[in-house]
Amino acid sequence: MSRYDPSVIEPQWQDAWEKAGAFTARRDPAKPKYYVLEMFPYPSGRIHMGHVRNYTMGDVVARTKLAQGYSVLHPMGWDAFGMPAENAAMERGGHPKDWTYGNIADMKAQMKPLGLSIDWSRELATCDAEYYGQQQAMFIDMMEAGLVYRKAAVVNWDPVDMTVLANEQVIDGKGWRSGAAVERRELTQWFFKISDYSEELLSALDGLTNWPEKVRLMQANWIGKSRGLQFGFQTVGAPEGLETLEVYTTRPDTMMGASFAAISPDHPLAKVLEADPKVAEFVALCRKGGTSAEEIETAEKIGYDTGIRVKHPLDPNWELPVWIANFILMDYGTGAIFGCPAHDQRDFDFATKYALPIKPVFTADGSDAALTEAFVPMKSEKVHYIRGFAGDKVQSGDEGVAAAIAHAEANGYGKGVTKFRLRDWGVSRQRYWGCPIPVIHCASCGVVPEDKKNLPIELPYDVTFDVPGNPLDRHPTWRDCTCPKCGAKARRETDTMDTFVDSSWYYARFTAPRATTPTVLEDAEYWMNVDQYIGGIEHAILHLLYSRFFARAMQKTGHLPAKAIEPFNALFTQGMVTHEIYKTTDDKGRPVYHLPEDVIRSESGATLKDGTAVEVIPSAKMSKSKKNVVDPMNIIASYGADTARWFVMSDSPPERDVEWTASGAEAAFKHLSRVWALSARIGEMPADHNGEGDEALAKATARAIDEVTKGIEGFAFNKAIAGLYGFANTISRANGSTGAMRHAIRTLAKLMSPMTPHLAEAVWAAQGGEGLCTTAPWPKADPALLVDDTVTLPIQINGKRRAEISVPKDMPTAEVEKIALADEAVVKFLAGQPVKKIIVVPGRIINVVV
RNA sequence: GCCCGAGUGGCGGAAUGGUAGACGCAGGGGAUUCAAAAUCCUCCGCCGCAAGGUUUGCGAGUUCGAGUCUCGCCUCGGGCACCA
Repeated sequence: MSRYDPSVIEPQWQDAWEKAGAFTARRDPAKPKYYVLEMFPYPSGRIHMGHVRNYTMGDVVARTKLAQGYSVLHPMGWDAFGMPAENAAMERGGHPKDWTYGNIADMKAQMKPLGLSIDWSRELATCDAEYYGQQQAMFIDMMEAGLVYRKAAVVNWDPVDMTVLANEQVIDGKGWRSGAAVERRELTQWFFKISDYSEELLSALDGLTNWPEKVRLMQANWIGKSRGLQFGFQTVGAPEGLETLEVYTTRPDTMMGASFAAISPDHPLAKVLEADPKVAEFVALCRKGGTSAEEIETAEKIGYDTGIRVKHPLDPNWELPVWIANFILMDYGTGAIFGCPAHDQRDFDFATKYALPIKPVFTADGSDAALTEAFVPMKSEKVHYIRGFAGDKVQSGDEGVAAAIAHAEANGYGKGVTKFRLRDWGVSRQRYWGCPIPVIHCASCGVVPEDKKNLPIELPYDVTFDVPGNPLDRHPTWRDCTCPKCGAKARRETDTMDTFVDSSWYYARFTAPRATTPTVLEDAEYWMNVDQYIGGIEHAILHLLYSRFFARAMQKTGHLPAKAIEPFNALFTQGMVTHEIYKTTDDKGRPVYHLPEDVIRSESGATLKDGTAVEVIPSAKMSKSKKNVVDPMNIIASYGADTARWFVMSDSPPERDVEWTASGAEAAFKHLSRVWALSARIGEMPADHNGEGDEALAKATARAIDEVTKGIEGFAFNKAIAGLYGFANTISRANGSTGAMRHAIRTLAKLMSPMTPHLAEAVWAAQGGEGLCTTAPWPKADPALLVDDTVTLPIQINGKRRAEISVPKDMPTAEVEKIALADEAVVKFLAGQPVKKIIVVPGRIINVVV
């Protein structure tokens, strides 16, 4: 054996795996199956450290399961539709399709050298017509199943470019290219009825015991089930047909603190009132800015008094003014509220601004003093009601709400209802590079699904991006078609689907990626569910919730078996890899981002290579749009894939964010070189060498097997690696017989193989291991070797560590106490004080209380 | 604004409510070398010569015992439905 040279061994072992077909997934009824999946990448063109971290984690799991005797499915694909391809076409010319497939080829070429145990025969890209054609078929099935509909919804509208903008393209309320003030505009759009499953998606979260608690909580809050009161205000002075104003409130117990009613600018009443130019002007003002929740909720609260009044349901002589307010969302509840400034901070701010009354309904102590801010205690907390009308004087908010609902139902002015915050999923995108919605608009038949035999509806290639807007809209012939129902001339839908649709079912497609139906039930039956799904925490809500919905929709339409209703048995959310962001501004004041490799960083700041000063924004999630990505190819070129893999797994716990730094790669390489040298040294030992260390080596081996196996299975890769460092050091210092040393280093190789598979193969082969290390069975620790005969017990006096004793592991408690109290140091510290209590935690600690 | 996390040496981090700082990096000292790199040995939270004291963002609390549990703050990060 010579020097450790990964550039020689890595390609060599990758070839060996390929020849052996080691990673081809096969349906084998004799074996248990294991499906491990990492969230597939967007083909930006370069892999970054986040990818390396993500795919190495999945690979460690996949390789361990393979060794443990499972039939493993570990596929890879490309989430290939989306805006960056169109942006590239606009910025640099070229075609989104060429750009995307070029990027896929580049990224695959960068991933291959990592030595991942991927079954590449199952590769797919969502922009393959083979894939999105099946998605169109499912869209049609979902239409027939009543899971798809059209309605008006607001979008960001750029009035200069005359185009719809994504939230990301709205910066400080302005269009990113035109710089024009963005408006909210209504458009008829396609929706999936995810709200049909609100209750089901919420209650099924309880069964996802192998998901992080955090993700389940985030999803539960997102779905947002609430119990409240819906009732109608009688209006005074409202236009005809609007005699009642329906409102929903989760705090009906605060009804006596009402000081106004407020409606959304998009509320039907507001629309009627828009006939008045002053109202129209105000509503137009409300529509300024983008559609994101952040923008709407942080915008200055503005209101307009309509002059209309409503009668308070508990007192017909009490009238409240009706305002139009920009912070009321039409999407939630009924789009109308009653404002109770005393117990809602937004209402408080609004009432303060417009001099509306602020009357507390309850207080902490029963006093009735003026408030300087809204009093919003936990609903579970007991408070004193001073303007209550139902239930007890002193009760919790929850009790107050329940009593108020009961009161309303008994007196017939309202009823308790359950509402969800979850809105239906708008999937229409007015863009080219996405899956065409397979629907036809016919003058006589209306909206008609395309005939399945015409699928896939492929994107036309001959499009241009020289003007803003959707190229499909202005394509001369693509839109023209015949109605599948009546045969008349008709027009194709030009909206494409949200890319979240593409990623909501790819896990199922991987079980039969070449099928001419979306899935094949026998394959789905065998491979589903995904046993371990791994991806970024940034997908905790949308992608994972949409996927859970899609699995249900696919089951309803016959594309998945019942067992796959929750598609991901276990979820691991890895932390993000973060990096600084480098920004400059172009001549129109718009931000331009720069790759770290194009920036020269110094203590004082940063510049481009031509000397232009660059603004440094603190470390944040690596993202293509911010260009704060790092190229791992440099590390692979210098140190090899095993070093890169070892390094990304070793330092940070996998669920935590890691800030990318260059230090550590060198150290990882040094350690792998040490293992290589150790193997060479053992290889040169004479066959008949005898040492005294065999028993200690056997114990260390058992402990390493135990520690590494537990580390990998518990997703604590950093701890598994700490154990491997320790084991390598132990072997290096051990004086065992040649046979024992060889056995130990073969075990080390096997235990390292999920992280550093190439080095492991080389060591395995050199030490006489049978066959490929990759397919050799995972070692088992002999339990008898894992227990020590004596234990060291620390002795605390009043909780402070003062001494320690060594005793046989199964010594009775009474005897341990006796030895502890007789200990010299303990006697000294006690100084004759009487012992009040002595606590012995067997095998752990002794605490003496005086 | 709303929802969710995280905070432990110079750094990355370890610790079923039971010896805080495993393992690694950086650093100090030494061996080897003509010299250096590499390698090996050794020390390494802070204060202190030592004995000892002190230490897990800040402040309270529960407990024989709290990094871990509870409450209140501070700081940083993620998500907010058209970024993927």
